[in-house]
Amino acid sequence: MNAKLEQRERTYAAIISSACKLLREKGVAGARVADVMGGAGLTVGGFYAHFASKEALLDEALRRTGAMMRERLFTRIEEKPLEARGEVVLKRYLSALHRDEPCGGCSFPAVIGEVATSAPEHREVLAEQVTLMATELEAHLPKREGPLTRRATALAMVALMYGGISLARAVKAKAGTELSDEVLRACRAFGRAALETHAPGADAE
Amino acid sequence: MNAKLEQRERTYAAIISSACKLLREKGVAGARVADVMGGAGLTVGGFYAHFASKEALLDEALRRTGAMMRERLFTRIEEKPLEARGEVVLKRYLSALHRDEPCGGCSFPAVIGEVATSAPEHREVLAEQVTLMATELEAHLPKREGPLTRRATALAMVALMYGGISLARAVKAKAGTELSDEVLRACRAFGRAALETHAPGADAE
DNA sequence: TGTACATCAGTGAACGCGCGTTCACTGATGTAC
DNA sequence: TGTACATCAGTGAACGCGCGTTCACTGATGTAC
Repeated sequence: MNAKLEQRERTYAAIISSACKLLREKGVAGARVADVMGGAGLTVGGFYAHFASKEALLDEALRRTGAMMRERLFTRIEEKPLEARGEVVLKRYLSALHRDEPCGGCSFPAVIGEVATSAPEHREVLAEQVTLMATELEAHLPKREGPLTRRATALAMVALMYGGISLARAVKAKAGTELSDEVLRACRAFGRAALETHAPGADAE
Repeated sequence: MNAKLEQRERTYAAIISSACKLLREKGVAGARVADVMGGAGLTVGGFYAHFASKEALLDEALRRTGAMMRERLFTRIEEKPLEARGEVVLKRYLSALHRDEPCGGCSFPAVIGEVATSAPEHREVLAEQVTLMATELEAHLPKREGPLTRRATALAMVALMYGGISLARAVKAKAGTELSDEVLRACRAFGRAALETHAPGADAE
């Protein structure tokens, strides 16, 4: 049974890999089962020998892409001084490269909106991945006074990063990327500014 | 022809209004033509007497909801001192109320992800609405030194606000809203912190 | 004013297409003896 | 080692359902004379 089992594992890996790509590029609805299988060099029918449903596949893809993104964001970050790490993460995430190549990047931009509006079945896994990213990020931020704790900073950075990339992608026209580039630059500068303050004041209004 | 024309206008308004609600609650794919018509007390067939296509309807809905949101964010904002207005906008947008009642709020959270992944046909209108919001917000921010211009601040705030609300909605579980509340608080504090800095330094990495 | 006809907003059924899922089948790999 | 049978990953067609769009029809409103 060895060759057969190995083949099965290779096929499973190919399906997941194709799903990760498509999920990040086209979102939950856009990652069609037939296309996923096509991307793995297979036909639709075989899918259900590997996964119980599209939902199960995409949950797994969310976990994998989450782990890959953490890897990408935090690789060798210990080499930077603690105070600089937040900025480094911002720059790694809010890059033109990441904007232009969604299929190798973060799945949040493609997925969060759908989970909030039309794909609540992925809510738990998504919340788990968001928490994992925030928790790892938190460990790379210096301690601070005031309402902006390390945890709060990490959560807000996730919101800003994913929001910035989605926005940059959504407004990127065929005509040019001016507005889109501006959004990326603005989010990096804004995030950096927040990271550099100390003990902000109380709420207004 | 008067009564007939008036009726027609009332119906048109009802369809648009229903579409605005559904678009913000369920996104582009989730705002189904039959549901929109149902929400207006009508049946599907009549739709095409008022709009050329679903796409045309949603473009119009994007414009209307954009205008409504600007109204909501900037109403009576001149009464606040210029330095406080950014914070006021953050608080108005990043509220639990706004999170919990999407149908009366901003359409960006429901739409931006889809436009980036699977509904590029709404890209122009969305970019236009984002620009309108950023431009109006810009006028309510104090001038600053460094890379964080008023324009940049406004664009990043849009990203943070829409990102924060989507994230808060996506992670809001039936079990409880702790994580979701935390996200909202974090984004407000983070935004406030950025608004309070002056002349941030240069890029890292 | 009244009557016959025209207009057209809205109805509800049907069409066409896409997509998730199922299923009978195939053929290569593995097992029993 | 060879032969007959079992397993099961993958195929490709079909099913069922949802959704955007079309269309023949209805009935209320408006116009002509």
